[in-house]
Amino acid sequence: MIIAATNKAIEDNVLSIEDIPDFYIEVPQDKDHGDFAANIAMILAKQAKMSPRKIGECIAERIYTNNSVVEKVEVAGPGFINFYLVSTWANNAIYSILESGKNYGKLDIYNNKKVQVEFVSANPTGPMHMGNARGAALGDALASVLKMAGYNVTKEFYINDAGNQIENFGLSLEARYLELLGQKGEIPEGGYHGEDVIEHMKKLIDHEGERFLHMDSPSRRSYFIDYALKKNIQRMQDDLKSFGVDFDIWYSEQTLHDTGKVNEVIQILTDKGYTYEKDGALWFKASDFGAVKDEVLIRQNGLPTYFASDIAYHKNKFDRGFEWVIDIWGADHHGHIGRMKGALKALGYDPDKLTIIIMQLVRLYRNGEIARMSKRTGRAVTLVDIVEEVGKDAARFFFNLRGADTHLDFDLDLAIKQSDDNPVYYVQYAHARISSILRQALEQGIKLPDVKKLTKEDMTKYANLLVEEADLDLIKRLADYPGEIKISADNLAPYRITVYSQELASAFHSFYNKCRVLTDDEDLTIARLFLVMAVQQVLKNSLAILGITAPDRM
RNA sequence: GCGCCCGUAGCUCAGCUGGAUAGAGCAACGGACUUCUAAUCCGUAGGCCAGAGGUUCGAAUCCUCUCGGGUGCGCCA
Repeated sequence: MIIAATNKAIEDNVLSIEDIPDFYIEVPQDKDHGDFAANIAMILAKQAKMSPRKIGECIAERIYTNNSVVEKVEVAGPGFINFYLVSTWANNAIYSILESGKNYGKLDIYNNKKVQVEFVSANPTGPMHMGNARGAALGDALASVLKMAGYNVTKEFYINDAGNQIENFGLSLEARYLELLGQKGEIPEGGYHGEDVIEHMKKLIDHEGERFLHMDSPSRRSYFIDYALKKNIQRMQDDLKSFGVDFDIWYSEQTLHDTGKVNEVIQILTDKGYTYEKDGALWFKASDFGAVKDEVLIRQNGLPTYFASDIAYHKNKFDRGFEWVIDIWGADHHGHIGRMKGALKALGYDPDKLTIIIMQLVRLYRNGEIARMSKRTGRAVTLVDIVEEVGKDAARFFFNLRGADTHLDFDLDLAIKQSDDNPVYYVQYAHARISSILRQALEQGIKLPDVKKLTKEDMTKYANLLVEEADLDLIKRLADYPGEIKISADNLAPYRITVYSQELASAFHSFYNKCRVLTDDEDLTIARLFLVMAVQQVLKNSLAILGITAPDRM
C-alpha cells in the first residue's frame, strides 16, 4: 500500500528517487499516533533531498483508504505516516486468545531450529549460590521464550565433575573425615571450608564408620568424591526443581575424559598444526584465531586443562546436532569467550553459532555489607536460602526484572522485608482478581456462549460494546503479546516478558477500577467476561514463561 | 596496563534495529472502599540522559575522547 503510493508519487514527478529502500512499520508507543506508523518518509529524505514531512504528505495523499481496515491516514511529527484502523480490528485478539489458550503467543517462525541452552552448570562441590540462582531464572525463562518463538530447545546442565577442584574437594572431604575421627586433617589451599563438607562426612561415618582410616589415601578420596558428588548432584537437581527449573540433560565433564573425547580434540588441533610445546606444556595457538593470547591445553603435569575439556564439550554439542548453542556464563568467565570461539573456528565450526550470554554478577548485601558469594568461605547465601526466605515466585521475578548485563544488587534484608510489596504480587493479584470475577459470574449463573461456536457477527457485536478507553487499552496490550515474544527471543531478553506482565497487570487494574465486568447489561457482561478471560490467559502464559505460579486466590 | 559491563528522576532501573513531548516502580505529597479482592486505582512533584566533540533531516541510542563505579586478566574452573 505504501509502496504503491510511493511509486505513484514518483510517477507524478513529485518525488525523485531511484528505488524504494527498506522501511519500518511499527506500533507507536503513544496511541495518539495511530495503530501503525511508517517511517519511510524519513528514510527517503536524504535521497529525495526534501524534508521528511513533505515527503510524508506526498505519499500519504496517494494512499487508498477505501478498504475496510484502515480508517484514516495522516502525517505527523517529523514525517511519520500514521494509520488508524477501524476499532473492531484489535478485538479479534480476544477470541484468538481464548481459542489458542496456553498456545497464544506461540510463533511458527524459526522452523523448529535445534537450539541448546546451557546454564547454571554450577560446580558440584557445594551448594548453589546467588549467581547460580540468577542463571537458573534467566536460563529457564530464556529457554521458554525461545520455545514460544518456535525453536526446538534443549536445556542442559554441564556437570564439572573433573579437574582440579574435584581433587581439592576430595582432599577437603578427607581432611574433615580425619578431623571428625580425632585425627589431624588439613584443608588444602583452594579447598572447601563449607559446612556441607563436614555434613557429608558425618553422614558417611554414621553409616560406614571408621573403616576408611585404614585405606590408602587415593582410593579413600576417590570413594569420598564419588559419594559426595552423587549427593551434591542429587541435591542440585532437587534444589533447582524447588526453584521450578528442570533440565533435559545433565552432561558430565568426566565422561568427556573417559570416552577419550578430550584427547581426541587435542589430537585434531595438533594434527592441524595449531598447537606447540613450551615450558613442558602443550599450547593452543588461540591468538591465531582472534583470542588475546595462547592458552594451555595440557599442563606440565600432563593433565588437560578445563579449557581443553570445554573445547571437547562444545565440539560435542555441535556433533549432537544443535544448530545453535547458547551458553549463559557469569561475568567472571568473559575472558573465556575469545578462546572458546577461536577453538571452534580452528576446528572448522562456525563460531557465530555459539552465543554466549554474559551475566553480570549478583552482589549480595546483608546487614548493609557486601556478602561474599564464594562457596569456599562457607558463609554464602545459597539458592535454597533465597527460595526459603523470599519465595520462588518473588525470586524468579526479581532475577528476570532486568537484563543480564546489569549489575544486580540483592539486599537480602530488604528483599525479605519488601517481599510483601514485591511487584510479583501485583501481577499475581491481577490474575487472582480475574479468578474472583469468574467465580462470581458462575455464582450469578451467567451463561457464557462457547467461544468456538461464536459467529463473526457475534464477535463483532461483543467487540462493538468494548468502547471505553480502558477496554481498548487492555485489548491493545493483549494484541502486543506475540510481538513481545518475538522481541524477547530475538534479543535473548526474557526480562521483557516480566516487564510486559507488569504492564498488562497495570492495564487490567486500571480497567478494573474504571469498568465493571458484571453488570445488568447481559451482552456487555459477556463481552467483558471474554475480555478478562483473555487477560487472565495471557497473564498465565507470561508467568508460565517466567516459571511463576498464577494463583486463583490471594 | 589490556579486556568487558555500567553511568537516565532522591533510590532501583526501562527506553527494542537512531524517531514524535525521555518512561515505570519505590520513596514524598494529595485524593478514591455501602458496589466484581484497596496486595488496587487516580492525581501532584521530581531530568543539563556523567562530560566534551563528531555522524545525521533527527542522538539517551551510533563513533571518538575524558571522568566516575564495577569486574576480569592462573599450567583454577
